[in-house]
Amino acid sequence: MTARRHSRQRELIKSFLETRKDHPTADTVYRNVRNQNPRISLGTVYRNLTLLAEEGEIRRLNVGDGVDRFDGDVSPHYHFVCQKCGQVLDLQIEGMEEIDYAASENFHGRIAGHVTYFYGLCGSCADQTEDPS
Amino acid sequence: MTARRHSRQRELIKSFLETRKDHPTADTVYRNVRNQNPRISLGTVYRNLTLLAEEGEIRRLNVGDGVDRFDGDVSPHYHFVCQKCGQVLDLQIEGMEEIDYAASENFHGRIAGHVTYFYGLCGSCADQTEDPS
DNA sequence: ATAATTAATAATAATGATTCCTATTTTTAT
DNA sequence: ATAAAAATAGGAATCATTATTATTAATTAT
Repeated sequence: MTARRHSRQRELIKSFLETRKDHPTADTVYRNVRNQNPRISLGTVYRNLTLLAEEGEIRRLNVGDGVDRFDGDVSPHYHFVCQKCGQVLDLQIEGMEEIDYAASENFHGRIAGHVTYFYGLCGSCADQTEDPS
Repeated sequence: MTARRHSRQRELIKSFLETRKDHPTADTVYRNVRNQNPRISLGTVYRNLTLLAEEGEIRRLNVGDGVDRFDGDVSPHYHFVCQKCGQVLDLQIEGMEEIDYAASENFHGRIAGHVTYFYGLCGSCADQTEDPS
């Protein structure tokens, strides 16, 4: 029971996310997906994003700005948030598995994983801000 | 100009936070601080928590559950969120400075820092869940 | 000390993201 | 094709947080 059914809307949402590398918010997904289906509702977008994230088909990101973002790329990687322009970029980092072990050292309990995002200035914002000495 | 003035309410909020190690939400701060000052308003609590966090006197935490938490301890440390009981615990980890360098390796731009929290089962929840084999 | 400033507050309205509700529409199994 | 129930559309509701504004209180000048 509780079998999951196919839906046009969910497929549309998922394939839209796969075309984007910029981690859009639910509202951005909604506004874009309406080009293909003008009658889709915002609630449907939220429900399906949550469903897809729960099933591990997409990732939900929270970079602390009060809005959830979604990532169609579920391969292991990290994120960077530009403090100036606000864009969210992908980041590959080596050897991050170890930090769960490092955290376990002084901790009684079971550490299942971690959430990390980096912040600073992205390439173009850093160039603009460059100290002209 | 724009000199900051002293206020009873801000002092009350800050000293309350210093007594707590459990990273309370704004609403929890509000409900507790009302014992000392029943006329304090929720807006005042929010405004002062934001102000104190901006000045670095307290820390604002976001563990992805849609509510901001506040920490009176501004010394460098990390946080752990129990997936079962929801409590937020402090965590000391060695050698975490390196991860900003590791992240910079494959990144064009300036990395200023990172935000990390760990999740899993806290000590007592892990004990309860223990496999009784 | 007293009066003049103006930051801070209290109380409440407003906002914005997200979730909930329900009658209707789609999927899927028979 | 029909029935059962998952999913949707549209809109109302929720909840954390921010904004507004008249009033109060902390600081500064007199």
